[in-house]
Amino acid sequence: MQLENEAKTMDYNFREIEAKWQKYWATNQTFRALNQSDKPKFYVLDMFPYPSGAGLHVGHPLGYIASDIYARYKRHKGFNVLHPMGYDSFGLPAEQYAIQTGQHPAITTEANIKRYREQLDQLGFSFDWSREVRTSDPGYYKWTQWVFIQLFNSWYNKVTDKAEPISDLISSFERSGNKQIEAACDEDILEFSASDWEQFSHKTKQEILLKYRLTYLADTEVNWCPALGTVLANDEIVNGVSERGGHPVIRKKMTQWSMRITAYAQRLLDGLDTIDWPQPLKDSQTNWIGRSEGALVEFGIHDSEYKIPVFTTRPDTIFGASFMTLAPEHELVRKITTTEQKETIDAYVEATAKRSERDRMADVKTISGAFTGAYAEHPFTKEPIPIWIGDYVLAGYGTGAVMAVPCGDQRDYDFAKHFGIPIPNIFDGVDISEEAFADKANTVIANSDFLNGLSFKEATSKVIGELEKIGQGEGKINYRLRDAVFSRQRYWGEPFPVYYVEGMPQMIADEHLPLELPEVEKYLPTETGEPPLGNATTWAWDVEKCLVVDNQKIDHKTVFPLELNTMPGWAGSSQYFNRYMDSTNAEAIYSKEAIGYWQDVDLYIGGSEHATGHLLYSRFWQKFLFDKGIAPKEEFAKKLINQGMITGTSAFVYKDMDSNRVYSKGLLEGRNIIPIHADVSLVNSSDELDVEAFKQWLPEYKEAEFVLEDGRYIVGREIEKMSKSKYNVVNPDLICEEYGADSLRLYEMFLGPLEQSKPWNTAGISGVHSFLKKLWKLYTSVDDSEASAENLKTLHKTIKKVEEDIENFSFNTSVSTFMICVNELTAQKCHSRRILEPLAILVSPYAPHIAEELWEKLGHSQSISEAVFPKFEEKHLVENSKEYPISFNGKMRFKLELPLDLAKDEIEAVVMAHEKTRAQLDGRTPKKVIVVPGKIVNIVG
RNA sequence: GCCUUGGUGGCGGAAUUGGUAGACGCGCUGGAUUCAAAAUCCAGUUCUUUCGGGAGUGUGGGUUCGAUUCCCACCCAAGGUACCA
Repeated sequence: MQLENEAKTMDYNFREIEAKWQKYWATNQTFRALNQSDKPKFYVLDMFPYPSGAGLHVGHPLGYIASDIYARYKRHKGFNVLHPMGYDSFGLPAEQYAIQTGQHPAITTEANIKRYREQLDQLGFSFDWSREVRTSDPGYYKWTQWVFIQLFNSWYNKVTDKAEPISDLISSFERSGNKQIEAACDEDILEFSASDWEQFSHKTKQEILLKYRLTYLADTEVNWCPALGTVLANDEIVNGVSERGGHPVIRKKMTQWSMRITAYAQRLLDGLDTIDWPQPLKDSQTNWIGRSEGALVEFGIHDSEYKIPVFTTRPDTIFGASFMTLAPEHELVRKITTTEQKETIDAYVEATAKRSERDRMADVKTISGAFTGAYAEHPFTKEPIPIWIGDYVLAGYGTGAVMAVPCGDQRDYDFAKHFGIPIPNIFDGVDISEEAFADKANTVIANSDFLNGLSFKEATSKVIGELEKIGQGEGKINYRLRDAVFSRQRYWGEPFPVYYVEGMPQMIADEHLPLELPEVEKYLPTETGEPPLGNATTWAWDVEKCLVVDNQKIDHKTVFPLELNTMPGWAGSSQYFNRYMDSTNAEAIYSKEAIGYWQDVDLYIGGSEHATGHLLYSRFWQKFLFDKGIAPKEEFAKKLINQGMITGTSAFVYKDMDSNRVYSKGLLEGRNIIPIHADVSLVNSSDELDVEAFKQWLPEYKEAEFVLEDGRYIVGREIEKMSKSKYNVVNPDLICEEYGADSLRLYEMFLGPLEQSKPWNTAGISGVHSFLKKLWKLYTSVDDSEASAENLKTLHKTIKKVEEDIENFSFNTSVSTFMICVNELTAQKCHSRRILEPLAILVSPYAPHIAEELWEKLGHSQSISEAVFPKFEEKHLVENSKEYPISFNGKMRFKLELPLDLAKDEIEAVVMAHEKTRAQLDGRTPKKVIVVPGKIVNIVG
């Protein structure tokens, strides 16, 4: 290998070239972006990675390559481009590694980051590394804590529809109590006057304010994972078990920090119309927020002062309500159940509490419930309505109670049928003997007193009016979205800047941030079940010294305990895109000038799996920061692209169950075999297994007999998600070593459309690699000769296509275009600098190393990165003749070269006179001849 | 179930507003070069055929002079979601 390279110095030596330019870019800080420029700004952002111990596989860089192409293209187009990168470096794997080995997560994280950086550098990305952020860096999480404090000190005013300072709310309370306040807040707030407020104790005031703050402490029913000793968010649970680790999860009440994201539900919905994000992603956010319009109806209970509020989307069907169902967890269940029914109800409640979410989910067919013995009173007919409980009603949605209208809702219908509850029909001319009638559009109400004859819409507004009159209801919009639990019982996360006085949370003043993570002996929860920070011995706040001090000094006078929870994974990623604008600023989250200049992200590329997590929380924080005047834009990213997943091609060997033989793929018939994953690196591109290497890799097969076909062992292939456990992971390092980063970049783009998921198959990489070699060869002798018309045509059609492709994120077709271009120029024996210079610039976003080298060879001393993108000129593509496809009944039968200035009837005359036309027609007379000049001729008949 | 995306050669995929289906690449076949190999280059490669053609973009209909593209119904695959009142 070494000898060959030396012998052929003129060859494309990618190893040397790529190392050279990576060094050049680093030394010259080629991609450093300044926060001011005469050029227009453009911000290209990638989702920053969690630096895992496994390093990058070929699936990771897909989005990074695409964004890098776009960033480099925009530099050629004269933009001041911000293209930063960093690490989402808090997270569970490092913590679990710490639990196992005792090694501090910071050390593991540092080592992983180092490896990631090497791999990223190797791929030639044009990141501005001077702006790197790490969420676990105190200099960074200082500002995560700071945003948290801002949220704590804010409430949501529904009148102005924005977040406002909590101090304004306090002034209102002092002036006139809370009667006129319309806030996004807890539901259980009692009314109080100004004088009430004045008389409340300090602690009571604090308790009331917590119900208004945008981040607040509350007892929440949470998903507790005993194995991890932590609470999980809904989106961290997959199939009822923890996403990481697969441990069981149970429901439990805990005091937790929550984020009042529900205050922003409507704005998060409305904002979707203003951003250019993929429709499926918008749809999933819309569904997640889950807006539904309806009414809140209050039902009285017979012989009781309790009332049951119910949310319904069909208030028009209120006269069809024949029973009511409460969630088994509903707080009124205990209070209203009659003595006769107590045993039944208790048994049912206990049974559902035992059932995991997973059971309840898997078992949708079984209808279950129990009668409480109590009756509600219909608001209009005053008739008694039996109150049932059933696990099809969820405690967490609406009010945890439904007004059951069996004729109009299939679940209510099934429940009524099962328990023999009457099903009154309130629809005109509809048969409900088989199933419920839920078609709103065709609803005509009957048997409903003042609603008779009305449509869904008319009846709804009428009944809401009547409910308001009698004070038993109102129109209401309900959201499925819940407030986000923000506490985690973990070590490796941001500490809350919070200490407790009389059990009430107090914020540490901004100037003492960051509150740094304390050292702990063990990273597990404490023996008393407290979070890992409970193991810290120096974790108390001295309000006089403004310092973290020894726990033994806690006296609840000047030294107080600190919060033991840490923030969740999404805390650090919810504002990182803004921090890049001014990432080293120690005085502010970012300067007004920096964010005033960069404004927002112009292009964000990342995976669709973050649709309802990171991307929703980030939009929420951004809207909050916008309300506070800290961010100038209400949406942080104008355009977003989801890159598809790269799947791996797994390889299988087939073990015979009945013997110690392993059969090649073609020999399986009639045998009882089990497929075993083989590491894909042991298989060549012809699916042939290196048997000796396999035996070494899996020693248990050392003695096995491998039965070959035609002297080879052929593996089976299957497309699966790329994953370490399936041994189908392809490491980019090996490909860089063998073919170079430029080849890898081109190949990842060449695989197919960016947004679709596609299989990885290393076999095809030789194609793009030989393209680069051909490109290289084209520059071996460059001269100053005039470019021929043919040369210019090739170049300009390439410019046009590549420019269109990049603008449309269709990177795969650009690679084909380059191949065609180089093939044509090679055939044309083109040596002209006038062609080859612009071509180098065109290629440079895709294959930057070779482009820099060729640029230098062409005699330039500056980097190609800011060379002006070639201008497309239509004149080089003008043709004066066209090879017309001549089709018969829509099928192309032959082609005919004709001048483009020929008129319609002239074309027809020439075509009809042609001998092939006569042969095709075979004596028939055509019914019709369609001529589209410049396009096609179609003869019908 | 619902929402979303997709279905085109042996494979990845291309086809701008309806106008030459299969660009480009892989693989395969044959050839050149070579002592041989690698590398490189040339030719061919949707299926079928009586070599004139004929059929063909998941299936079945429809609109049109003309449909991979538009409309209707259905099938399959991937991803998301989950009893949301």
